Amino acid sequence: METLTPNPVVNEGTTPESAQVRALLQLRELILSGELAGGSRIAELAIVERLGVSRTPIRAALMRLEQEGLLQALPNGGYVVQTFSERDIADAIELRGTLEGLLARLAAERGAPGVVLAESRQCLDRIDAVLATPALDDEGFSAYVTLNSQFHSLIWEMADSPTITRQLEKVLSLPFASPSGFVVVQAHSSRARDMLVVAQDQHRQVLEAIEQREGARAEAIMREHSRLAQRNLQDVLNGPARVLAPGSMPALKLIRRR
Amino acid sequence: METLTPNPVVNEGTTPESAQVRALLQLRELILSGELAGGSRIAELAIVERLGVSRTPIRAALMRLEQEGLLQALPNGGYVVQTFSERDIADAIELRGTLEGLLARLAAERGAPGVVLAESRQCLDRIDAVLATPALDDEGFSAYVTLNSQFHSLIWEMADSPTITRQLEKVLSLPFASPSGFVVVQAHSSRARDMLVVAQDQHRQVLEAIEQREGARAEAIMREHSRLAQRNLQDVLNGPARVLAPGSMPALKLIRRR
DNA sequence: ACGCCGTGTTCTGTATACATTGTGTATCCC
DNA sequence: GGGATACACAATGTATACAGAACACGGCGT
Repeated sequence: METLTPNPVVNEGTTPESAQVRALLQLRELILSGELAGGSRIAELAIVERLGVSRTPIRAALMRLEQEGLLQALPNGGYVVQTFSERDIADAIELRGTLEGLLARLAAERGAPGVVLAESRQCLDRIDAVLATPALDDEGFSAYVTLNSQFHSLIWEMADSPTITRQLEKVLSLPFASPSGFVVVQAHSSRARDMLVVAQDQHRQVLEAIEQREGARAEAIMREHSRLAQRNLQDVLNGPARVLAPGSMPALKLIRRR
Repeated sequence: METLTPNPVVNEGTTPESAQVRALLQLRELILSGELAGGSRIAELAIVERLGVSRTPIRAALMRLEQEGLLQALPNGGYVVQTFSERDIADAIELRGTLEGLLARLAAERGAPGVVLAESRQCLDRIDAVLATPALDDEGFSAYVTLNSQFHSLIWEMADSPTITRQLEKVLSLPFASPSGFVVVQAHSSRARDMLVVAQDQHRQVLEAIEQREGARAEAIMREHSRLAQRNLQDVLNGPARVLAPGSMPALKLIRRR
């Protein structure tokens, strides 16, 4: 509006990203940060003004966010920011556990390639190393989260089922369902490290089950593993309004309290 | 191009649909019918010429088809028509069974409202009525497919979990995974009716399990129920090139044989 | 003859103008 | 005074023009 010239696009700011990815990332950030409140209606033009890109990439970003489940499409055009009940989140975690359980079972039944098994053991060894310290600092927790994600990805890889992995990734686009979603929130809780120790034991057991080709066991452990996230969720929601690191659990604002 | 006038849009042909829906439907039909061969690259302009609508709705349709899994996005723009291995389809069915099992378990654990239970029983009674005939005609099979879909939807409703149902619907967008996907193919097989009888028995059992609040049983039955589809798939693929009704199993052409 | 570089074409990404539809409000009639 | 209708505005759906990038083809050089 202020420029009729074809918009130089001098790599605005620090984002080298090539366009509609920017819109997607910024929009998601806007929603997760609560700046676009849950339940509020989203108009394309408003976002155009806000992000400074034209409607086309924004339409694409909105479509993707609807697919991710953060937005809900209105029947006659437009979107509203989705809100989530406590049960919705519990279901999302249950769903994640079920799918990962399925993948673990398939990995066990089909047999995982030795290379990936070795890599998984190595990954678990690294987690052990991180947990060796009696008191974990932020850096330790951060390292755990990274390695945890790695291990889960390795499980998916072992099942060798692109179809199911794809669906799982769609589930994980919901900000709550992630394998280490609520870990960071609990970082400064006294029981935090112990919970990670329990999780790591389940990691060991599920890997052993897969190696032993015990499909049912692998599935059961993986499901139970997801219940740790459920417990963390409960702690976060039922506990007193605790001090949260500013960006640690952003989507918390999308939870609609009864 | 041939018209500089604003395109009269005199309700072209017999499609009252309001636009990009047309593009989506036609494109999906083009892919499923094999007219756009699996593995071939899709260019927007080609589709523009073919469907006679502009690039904007076509881009939207392509995005949706990619989300559905029928198309795969190329790194530098463009799409290719996805092809599916026999294992991909088996995984999709397994995934469907797992998710429906999860929903059945949740329905049992949480308790389904009496109204829906009654409606489900009524639905099963109707299926019984359809199966009462010793020899089923096409109309009978068609009625079964409809009622079968209804019953499955009722199970989903009982679980009362929008999050999980939503994901399941995404899985079902793959043409193979549908609850009665391969039923019609087997319509003229001699064992066809018997298989429906078995399926119907599983319907009864899963409903009973839900009513009795037996979550694990409901889940197990629903999973096993999905294996009927697996068997039908095997029959279709391994059997001799059998006579298929022209439009019965269109997506068969997307299966890549080894 | 083979490889590399330059140019041309064709694609996607982006912006924007136009059409259409739905909604909200104001006015008029009952 | 209340309700219904009509008009106006705004937002989405659609079409298209423009720019940038990637790929392919051909020519030139080694």
